[in-house]
Amino acid sequence: MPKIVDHEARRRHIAEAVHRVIHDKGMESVSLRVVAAEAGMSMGAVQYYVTTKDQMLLLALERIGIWIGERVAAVAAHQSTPLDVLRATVLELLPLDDERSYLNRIGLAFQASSVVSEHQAVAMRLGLPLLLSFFAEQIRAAQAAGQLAAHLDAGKEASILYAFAQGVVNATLVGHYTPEDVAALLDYHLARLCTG
Amino acid sequence: MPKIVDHEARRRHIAEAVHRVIHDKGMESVSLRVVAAEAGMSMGAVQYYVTTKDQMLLLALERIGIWIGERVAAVAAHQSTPLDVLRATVLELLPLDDERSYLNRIGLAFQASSVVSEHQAVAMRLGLPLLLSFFAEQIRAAQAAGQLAAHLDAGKEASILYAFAQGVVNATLVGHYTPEDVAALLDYHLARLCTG
DNA sequence: GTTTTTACCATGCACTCGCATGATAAAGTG
DNA sequence: CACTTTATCATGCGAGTGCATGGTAAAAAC
Repeated sequence: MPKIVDHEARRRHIAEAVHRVIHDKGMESVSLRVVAAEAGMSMGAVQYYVTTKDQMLLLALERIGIWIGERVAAVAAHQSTPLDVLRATVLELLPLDDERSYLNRIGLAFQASSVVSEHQAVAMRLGLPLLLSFFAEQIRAAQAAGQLAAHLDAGKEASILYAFAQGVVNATLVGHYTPEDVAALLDYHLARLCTG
Repeated sequence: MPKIVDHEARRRHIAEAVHRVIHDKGMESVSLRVVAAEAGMSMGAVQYYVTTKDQMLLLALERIGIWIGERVAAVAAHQSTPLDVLRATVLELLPLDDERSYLNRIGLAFQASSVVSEHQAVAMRLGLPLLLSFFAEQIRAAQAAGQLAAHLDAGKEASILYAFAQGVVNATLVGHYTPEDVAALLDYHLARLCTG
């Protein structure tokens, strides 16, 4: 068994175990032992791939970033117009069903955690611009296609759109908004961007 | 010394110690012992006012809600027009200086924590509508005064505005936006609501 | 076939955790 | 005065924490 192990797969496996623990019991319940048990491996095996708890959390955070990027890209690929891409990708970031709630619970936990951990803050600062510039680009494309008002500041609109998505997460997870409420809010906002 | 103790003051004192611990070392560093040390009292004394850790966190969360409410009310009182009130109160919620960053760090930690703790989720669900309805009311007043476009849906605009404020917090605390960036974003968004 | 490397495991250590308990001193009450 | 109540404290307990270490079996290298 040794030597012929896919390290990348192992790391992903550990990261996903961290995700499940965070989702089920919160960030404070994450420990090397608990994660090892969740991953179905011994604590020593986990330590072989990740020497410290900080590294483990960082791994899980990076993996979440990758995952979100993949999901957004996948959804974007199935749309035809820039505005459709924009709407679909923002919806993909919102906690509208179990899977997206799962992602958002973990993301929210890391948002709080990254404020206190410099390593995680760095990862956040690296990932954020990718999504923001993607949004801005789609907005510009939609403007070029005449789907969005030409006078909009694409960069600012992207920031506002992303902030809206993030800001609605907790209220929804906590039960204040229904998924329908959130989707209606997004459409209300997008509609305003069209009329100019 | 016993008997003539102001319970409310003690509770506030403990809650503020919790706030400082969350701000400095994060939610995961909160423990009865650490909070007691931060509050300058023995662990037993803390336990007298708050029997369990959950209760302690809940106390700190409720206190934050009260604090935010007070700050918003105080700022609102010094404005003349509804639109000024709206702008000033949203700015009050953003991490634009040390004191407001302090508040937002703690708030963000509780947003993540409340997803996993039902007690905290209840507190969140109780506090949220207060702010949202306040915003909606100010928007309607601004519309009546001709400061905001009449066709706006006050409820939805309030939700979007608050979501924007919440959503921008992490990115700012992590250093992606400067305070000036955030203020500019808000003004950009508010300006759009005026022109109709 | 010996040696080295890789992947993994069990265990130990010093420490912290939440929580419960029993003692104690000060203040009000009869 | 005795006596109850209030506020506080020190301490103990079992469990869990991050991390380090030494050992081990299997595969690869020579």
